[in-house]
Amino acid sequence: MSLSTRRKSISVQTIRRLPQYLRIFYNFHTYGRELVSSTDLAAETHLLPIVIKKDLQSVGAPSKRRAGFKVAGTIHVIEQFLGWNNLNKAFLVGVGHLGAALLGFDGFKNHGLEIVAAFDTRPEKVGVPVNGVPVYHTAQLTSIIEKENLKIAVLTLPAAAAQGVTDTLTAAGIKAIWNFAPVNLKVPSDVVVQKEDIASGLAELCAKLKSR
Amino acid sequence: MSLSTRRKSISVQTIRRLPQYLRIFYNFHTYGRELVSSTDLAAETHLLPIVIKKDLQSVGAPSKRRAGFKVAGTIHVIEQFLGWNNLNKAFLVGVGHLGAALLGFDGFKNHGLEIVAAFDTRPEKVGVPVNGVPVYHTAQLTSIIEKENLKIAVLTLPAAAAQGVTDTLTAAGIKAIWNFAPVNLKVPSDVVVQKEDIASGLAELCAKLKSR
DNA sequence: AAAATATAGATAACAAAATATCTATACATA
DNA sequence: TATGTATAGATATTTTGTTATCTATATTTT
Repeated sequence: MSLSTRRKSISVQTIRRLPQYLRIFYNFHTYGRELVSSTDLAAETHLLPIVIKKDLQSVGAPSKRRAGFKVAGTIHVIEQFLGWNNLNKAFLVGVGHLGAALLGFDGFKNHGLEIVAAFDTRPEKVGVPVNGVPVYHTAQLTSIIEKENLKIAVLTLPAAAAQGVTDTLTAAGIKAIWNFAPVNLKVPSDVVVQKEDIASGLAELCAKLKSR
Repeated sequence: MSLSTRRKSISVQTIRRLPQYLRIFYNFHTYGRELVSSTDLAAETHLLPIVIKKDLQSVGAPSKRRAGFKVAGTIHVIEQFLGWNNLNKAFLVGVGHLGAALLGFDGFKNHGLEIVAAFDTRPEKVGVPVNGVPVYHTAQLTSIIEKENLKIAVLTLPAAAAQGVTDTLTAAGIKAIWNFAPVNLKVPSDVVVQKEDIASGLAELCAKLKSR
């Protein structure tokens, strides 16, 4: 066993459930609850108590036997695990419908993300701030990334433009891309890409619906 | 073995990958390609050829040995499987940033979804069509659902309002809800709910980023 | 015509994730 | 004080999903 305690790696599914737990714990916290059991959480989530228990144990949530998980402490370990207790400066490329919607969402600040700039190629978009975020021309990407030392990119642009912009981004040293364009981006191996595909969710819904 | 051939059930993960395959097959189709191998598809997707092969086999995609999967036939079986070859009339509740973004997206017609109405409680939203879709007051939900015989709801409203609206929807006979509000809706067991949580993807990104 | 090759098809092995079961303990109740 | 109970903690089992391997067969190459 090495110095940094070797914990069993946490599953993707667990990670994806963490924000949900966090939301519920915030809620309980505002009501002054100090302990919440996996049974209570199950009632709020449609998840089985045992799934919740294992998830929380895997991130090292503090607990009390027979009583439940400690609210404040669990919030802390989840935020810590996700890195949501300090802000990362991010920017968005593509101020279309979805881009504007994401810019309009203030909740990212609770999720470790601070969108400080946006980019678009369309003249009518450039120079018009959205929800207080300045919109620059895409030609300025490299210079502003460097000036502001930005590390995370949110891509909400048309599929056809995505790879080109991505190449610019990686050349500028971007290390994380949250990609909403329906393309599989090719990036150097040290760049993290998280792809969102809204059609996947719809496919799931349709499949469930058909099997009824 | 029953009359309706009992096929092995298709995994959720496979279902979520189907739209991606579909997109690529459409592409090849427009270029006139008749056969695509799993190796070719792997180059486009970052998935392993064997994953693709199994996915396509599981939906019964037609193929030719040594050559690949038949483009037209595979498109057909995937569309068939997802029910995306005929349109379901849907509506959206909550014309905020995200709701407007979804209304602005015309691609749903290729995904079996036709959004024919939207609802909001805010007077300044009601009566102003978005991308050609009429916006009604939420009070009219039940009557319009019945009049238009709507079956699928898209919820893009604040968490606090979601359960109330859902109760109205289920009472009106809605059978499928695509939920973008960060709440776990309580619904009768015959109602299908597909929950989208944008924070899950962000959590995944942050976790990957931290482990670098 | 024969040999090499790329692929679907089938099956097997492996890994990840979900679920079940059992134990120990703090607390509540009688 | 003794007994019952709800829960975390630990471990085992089952299910689901991924990856590997082997076979058969069309196609291409020699």
